[in-house]
Amino acid sequence: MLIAQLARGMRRRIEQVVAPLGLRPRQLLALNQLRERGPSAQQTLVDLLGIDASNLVALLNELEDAGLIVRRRDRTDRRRGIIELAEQGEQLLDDLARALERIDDELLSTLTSEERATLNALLVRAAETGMVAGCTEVPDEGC
Amino acid sequence: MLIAQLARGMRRRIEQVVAPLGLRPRQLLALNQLRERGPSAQQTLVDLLGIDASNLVALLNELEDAGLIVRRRDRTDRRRGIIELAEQGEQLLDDLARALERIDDELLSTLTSEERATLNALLVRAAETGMVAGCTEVPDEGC
DNA sequence: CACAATCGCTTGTGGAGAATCAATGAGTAT
DNA sequence: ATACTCATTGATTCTCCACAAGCGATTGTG
Repeated sequence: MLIAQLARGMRRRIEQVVAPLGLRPRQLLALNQLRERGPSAQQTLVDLLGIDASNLVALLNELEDAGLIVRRRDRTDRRRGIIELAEQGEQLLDDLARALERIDDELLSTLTSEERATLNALLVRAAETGMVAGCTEVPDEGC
Repeated sequence: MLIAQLARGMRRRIEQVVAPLGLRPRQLLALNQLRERGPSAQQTLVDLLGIDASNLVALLNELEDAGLIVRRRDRTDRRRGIIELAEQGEQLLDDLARALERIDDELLSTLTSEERATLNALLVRAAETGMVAGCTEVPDEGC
């Protein structure tokens, strides 16, 4: 409940930073996943982001047009699309990281650095269990 | 950044619980604000929720039809609408609190009760500063 | 090898929710 | 009397999401 409200404020702030780049938060999330997990199959991203496959296509199209990602094809199974972070994409993420850090500084200014660290750690664990719990509606997936 | 992702999962879960009641998350947020701040002017809610006035009208219409709020008129300035939580609304919030608690239990199952307490405290403080920081774009408001 | 079934991506479509904007009516302030 | 505020309506637009149908590539079976 609290998180919902906090998230709303967060979204607004993030959009302010991301919008000038012509990116939507969604796409930023995708790029982030790519950096963390390396080149990934397209369907992996579908599961990861929890969006429809058809929707992901449009999303990737824009990222590709912007030169932030590269679409490849799996040599061993050419049905599969492999999405890779382009150099330009990595650089953009680095730049963005700094901007987002400033937002964090602003929002969490009343917290000590120690408090911030524990907050972050707790959120990580909550997010992990949250991802798993969110899959109860689709029991056929591995999750 | 993390919060954005976590929030996404949260929204999905919350909607699952709230939807059966015919309520959208937005409206729940409005009811919550009403409980915390007592009867409020309609424009106050506009600022608080950060949505357009015209949108708020439709939102309140549904809440009023459902008997969850009561629309009054400020005696000293009859342009102003005063929104009040109806008894039925309070009861619904109580019921909902229990349901949301179950979600929290699920999502935060890997956290000890102590960790949960600190997490909550930290989020409260972050949300407070976040609300203030979110108003930089509208400097004319009191905030 | 040939055929059918399947998989992964793509395209197109339609609907729900929400944001934005202009205009109106009632009320207040100067 | 005029200008301004608040709530409301209406129209328009946009994003997001889910479903159906398609095409190419791959796998399994006879």
